[in-house]
Amino acid sequence: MVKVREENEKLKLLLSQISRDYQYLQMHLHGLLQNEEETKKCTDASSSSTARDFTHEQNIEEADDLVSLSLGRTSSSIDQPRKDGRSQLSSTNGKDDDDDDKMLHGAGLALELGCRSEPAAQSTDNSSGGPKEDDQTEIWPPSKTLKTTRSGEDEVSQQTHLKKARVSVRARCDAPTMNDGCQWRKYGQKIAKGNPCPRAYYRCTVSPSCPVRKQVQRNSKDMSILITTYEGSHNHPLSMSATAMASTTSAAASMLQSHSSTSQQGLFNSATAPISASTNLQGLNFSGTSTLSQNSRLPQQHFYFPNSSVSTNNSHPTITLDLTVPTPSHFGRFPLASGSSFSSNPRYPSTSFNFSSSLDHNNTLQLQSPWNSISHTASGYFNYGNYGNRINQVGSALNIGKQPIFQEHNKLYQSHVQNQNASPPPPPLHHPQMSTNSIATATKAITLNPNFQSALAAALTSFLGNGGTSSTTGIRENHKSGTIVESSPGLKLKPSESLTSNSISHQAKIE
DNA sequence: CGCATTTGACCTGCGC
DNA sequence: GCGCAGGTCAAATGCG
Repeated sequence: MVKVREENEKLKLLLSQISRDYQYLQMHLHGLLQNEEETKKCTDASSSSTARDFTHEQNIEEADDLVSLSLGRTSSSIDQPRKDGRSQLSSTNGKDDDDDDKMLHGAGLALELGCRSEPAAQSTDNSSGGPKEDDQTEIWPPSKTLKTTRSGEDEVSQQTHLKKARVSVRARCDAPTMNDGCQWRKYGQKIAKGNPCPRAYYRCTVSPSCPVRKQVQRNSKDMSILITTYEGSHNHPLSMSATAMASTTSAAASMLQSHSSTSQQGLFNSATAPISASTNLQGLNFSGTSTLSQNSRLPQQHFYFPNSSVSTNNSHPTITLDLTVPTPSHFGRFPLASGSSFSSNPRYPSTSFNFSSSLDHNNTLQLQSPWNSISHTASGYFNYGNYGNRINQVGSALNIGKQPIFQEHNKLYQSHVQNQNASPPPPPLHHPQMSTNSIATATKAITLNPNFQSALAAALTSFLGNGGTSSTTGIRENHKSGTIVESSPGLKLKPSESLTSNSISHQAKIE
């Protein structure tokens, strides 16, 4: 208990440090924006009204870009301003400069995971809002129409755009549908062109107003492959497994949204070349998608999805996550059938689609979904697991540790921890040339990288979210110093407090 | 009887 | 404007 308490304190220190870093960055951003506004005001005073409008237009564009980073469900901090009946995105009046500034300032706080467990986030008992208000707070589209339209038309427009962002998952599954932890009701079936297998349409039935849909279809060439396409974000609390799915798909969808917005502006440097339909980008690197970082002059953010591809056909930007392709171990992949089965719906005794937390061979935390790993070492990317930031879930409520594969992982982890305590972490096999110094430097860079902090926050939120349903979950982390920090159930964290993220799958890129 | 699924009809967007 | 394909609706049907 003493040891656990000490580790708990260390983790608390880490979190406080992260919070301080975040606050510092936020204040820095705020300061920059204030300076910018003062400059603008001076400029406005001496310039024509046309120039003033143009400047403000730019300002609003920045605000839109920030909002577009929102992951799925947003917090009340975003809903709140909308309760007065006006769209904060649509304001074009000069007097709303303050609002824009507030929004810019608060955008970081509003960037959260796809699901909240707080009752305030529910649409069913939302006295001030309603399904419509919830719906419009999903993935915010980057559409420029938001800047000039208001209220009702806004909602329709946003909904239309929301439906266009999709996340497709390919996985081998014998059952009619994968069990992703959510409850679905089939509402239609259609024979799609070019595929003899019918496409089934499902909608989420956890909440009557939930806009999430999914399509399930078998691969025409390989019937064992099930293609599940998710669309939208849940507006209700979800189970642990469903939260993981919602978070990851929302993250991917958000990246698609932000990608499209930035590429429109020519800021998505690696994607200024058009993304061809169904181009398989092994190790897809979403770079420069965060305009938050762009606006605040922070380093670009990179999102990594192994075995993923982006398709823009049918006006539906879709990110496809191929889980049928075996992945190198350093990607942190594990067999789909090896994880916990979240059979929340007895009607779907299907093959379990593992969105649980897990350990790969590097004992690296799998952020809930197989593709959502923060572990990657290829092409200059950094493996958090190998270089010191080791997040390990032990004894969670999911009974993960009961499985042989995890027991084996834990054994490996324990032995590895012992080795680490005795000596500095050895360089990974696939990076034999990396020296201890470079490891330390890279580790420092990672831990100082807000992306890592976001990923950590997302990981913690994923485990600690859902109103304490994961109270038995422990998170072990090997921080930059190489010491093991392990949280205990005694660590009290509210998902709504400071644990915010603009992506749960941020990938820091070490230049 | 209630709920989920099935399935044909209908709607909508897009390309020609 | 027309046809096609994707997507949705809702009455019919099935099941526990």
